[in-house]
Amino acid sequence: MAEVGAPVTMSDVARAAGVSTATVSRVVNGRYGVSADTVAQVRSAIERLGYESSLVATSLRRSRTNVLGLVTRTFQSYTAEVLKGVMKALSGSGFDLIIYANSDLYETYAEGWEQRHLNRLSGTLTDGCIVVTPWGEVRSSTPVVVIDPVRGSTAPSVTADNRVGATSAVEHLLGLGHRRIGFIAGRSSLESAWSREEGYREALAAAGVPVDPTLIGRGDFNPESAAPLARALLDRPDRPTAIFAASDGMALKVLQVAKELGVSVPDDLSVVGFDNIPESAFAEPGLTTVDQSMYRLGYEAARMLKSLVTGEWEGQRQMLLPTSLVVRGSTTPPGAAARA
Amino acid sequence: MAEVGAPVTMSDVARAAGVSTATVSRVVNGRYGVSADTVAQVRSAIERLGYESSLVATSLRRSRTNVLGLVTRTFQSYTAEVLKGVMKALSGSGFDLIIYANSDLYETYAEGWEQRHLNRLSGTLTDGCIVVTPWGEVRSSTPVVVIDPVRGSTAPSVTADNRVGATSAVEHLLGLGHRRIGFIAGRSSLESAWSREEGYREALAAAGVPVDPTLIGRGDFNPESAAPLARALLDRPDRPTAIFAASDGMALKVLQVAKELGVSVPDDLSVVGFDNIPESAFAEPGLTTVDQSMYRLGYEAARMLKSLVTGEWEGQRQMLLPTSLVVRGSTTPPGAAARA
DNA sequence: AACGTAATCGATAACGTTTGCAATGAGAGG
DNA sequence: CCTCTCATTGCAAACGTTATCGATTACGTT
Repeated sequence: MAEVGAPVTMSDVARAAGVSTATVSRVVNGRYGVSADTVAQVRSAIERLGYESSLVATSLRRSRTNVLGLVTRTFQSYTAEVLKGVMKALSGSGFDLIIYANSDLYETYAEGWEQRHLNRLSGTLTDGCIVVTPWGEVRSSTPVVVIDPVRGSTAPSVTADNRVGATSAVEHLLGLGHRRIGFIAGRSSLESAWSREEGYREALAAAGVPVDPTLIGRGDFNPESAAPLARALLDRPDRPTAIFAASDGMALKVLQVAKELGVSVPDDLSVVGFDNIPESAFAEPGLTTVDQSMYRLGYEAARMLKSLVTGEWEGQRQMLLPTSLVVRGSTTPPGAAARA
Repeated sequence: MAEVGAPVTMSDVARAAGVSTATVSRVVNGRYGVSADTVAQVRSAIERLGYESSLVATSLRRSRTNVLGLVTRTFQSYTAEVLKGVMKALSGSGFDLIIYANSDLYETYAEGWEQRHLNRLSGTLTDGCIVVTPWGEVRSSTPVVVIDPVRGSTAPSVTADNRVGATSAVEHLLGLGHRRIGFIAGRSSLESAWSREEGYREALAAAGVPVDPTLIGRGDFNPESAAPLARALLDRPDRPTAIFAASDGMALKVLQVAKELGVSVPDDLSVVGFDNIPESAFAEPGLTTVDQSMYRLGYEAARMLKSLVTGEWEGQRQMLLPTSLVVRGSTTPPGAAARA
């Protein structure tokens, strides 16, 4: 693993093979119009010197690079799942992947990060980009597919069916007998947050249970934002018998706050989350939650982007993926403690 | 999220501001020698047009880019942990991160992938690279830090203390009373595989237990490689009472094979792994394993690379990080079933 | 008024690659 | 022997940026 002097360039190869860089380029890219002799010469020089074309220079010159980009703000566990799906979709397609992460934005909540990341890449480095959980609108000179877009976005996107997922969660609670069900909402700029709230309201409406606005807390998907909201809900004399949080991160925070306040879960309070992150299975008690397959989201986003780039996409440009309810120990019929 | 015509370049800004690209460049990079008026002009044009400098062009021209690279073959759950550590170390340092993944290599076991990835990036795109679990030697014109290097490598690297970790695992089994302890080794080209095997042998030697070569199976860290080896060990009339696998992936495969063969874990067989991947806690029974903090590995690798790039590194160039034993349900004294 | 000096800015040559175009040469057909 | 064609190759201009160097201007000094 020696650190050697300077990278070997195309002109090094050209000099060694006694031809021009133009010819080397033709050989590297398998273009027609080079004699077999010359090809052999160049090939051998490339082999001997260990030459590999520079992604940077190629990108600058060419319009197509066969590299797709992905921009993300953080590397949560769900990001890895998305990446697995993306790589699966790209595997064998000839497209490579570049992930760009800005160190200044990490752990900092800054508006407009997607656009800045995107600009850095989409000069010419990538043929298109996937944006994971953006906070705002984004423009780009190349195709972009958004995972979990902002509300009202018309950009190509892949999202879980958050409305139906939330409905199933609330129906689960209603089925257990709960009637006073609190809700902790997510960052309101995101489509997913809205849809989950809609699902909550619709499920209640369908069951004939009136929506009590004072039972709704406005978080932003950041777990910390849920703490004061949970405290407020649990401090009330007429506190809810169940709380549905719009993300697992926030739901886990609710569990923690409940423990601090001496409220027992699930006996005194049922809790449901959304996402099914790995931590939820570890929680004590296990968190009942709505599973959205991030792997699938990544897979479909990459598939869409790939054909958007090659211009052969024909399906829906806004994709909705199914969810499923995962029931664990954090939910039980209300008043379990009283009856015990 | 509109897809607009062409990316806005520096000359667009120059034209809009009525200056040359040289001046725009000076303003962008905060160089001395531009009048306050001009700076304001240019700034406003940049703002108006939404200009952001192209990473590609900058990289091609400049020697330093303030971007570090990371190359990986797969996105396992441990990769995400490494990434978290890397981002933490880079946060606020002014260095951005680019991760490069080749779709052709994904899920395919090809020699030399690290070198190919590295060449693509290190033309000029990055100031240095982290390589995760390489399969061979690597050369580069910029600094490289290796996580889990090949045996005998002298390159800067960060590794868990695999020898001591393996020793603690085997000592745990010995302490429970096991004497016939099988071992499933990892890919022999990797330093980590060797060290874990050394730890296994040393722990046995220290306890005065002779090493039985027929109890050692040669895997390659790929879970599938462990299946026939586990079957061979468990089919013997004098089968071991415990198996120590050099990775959790292989250990989980041992659990699966045992179940297929009707061998009960931990009653008929104790199993220990290495890595502590999230899945191990979910397994039934929970897998006893040696925890190596991939977060910490990523963090330290990034810290080292950063100062290698700026030329201010002074510590050891080969770093060894501590491990810790995590005891779960997959280990118990031998003969538990007989006594029950 | 003439000159020197410093501040500001623009033209231009790179960085490594691809590509249109022209040049060269060989072989074929007359 | 001359032309025409075609295959093979090199030249040079891009791509968007930065660094060097020289040109222009403004200002203070004598």
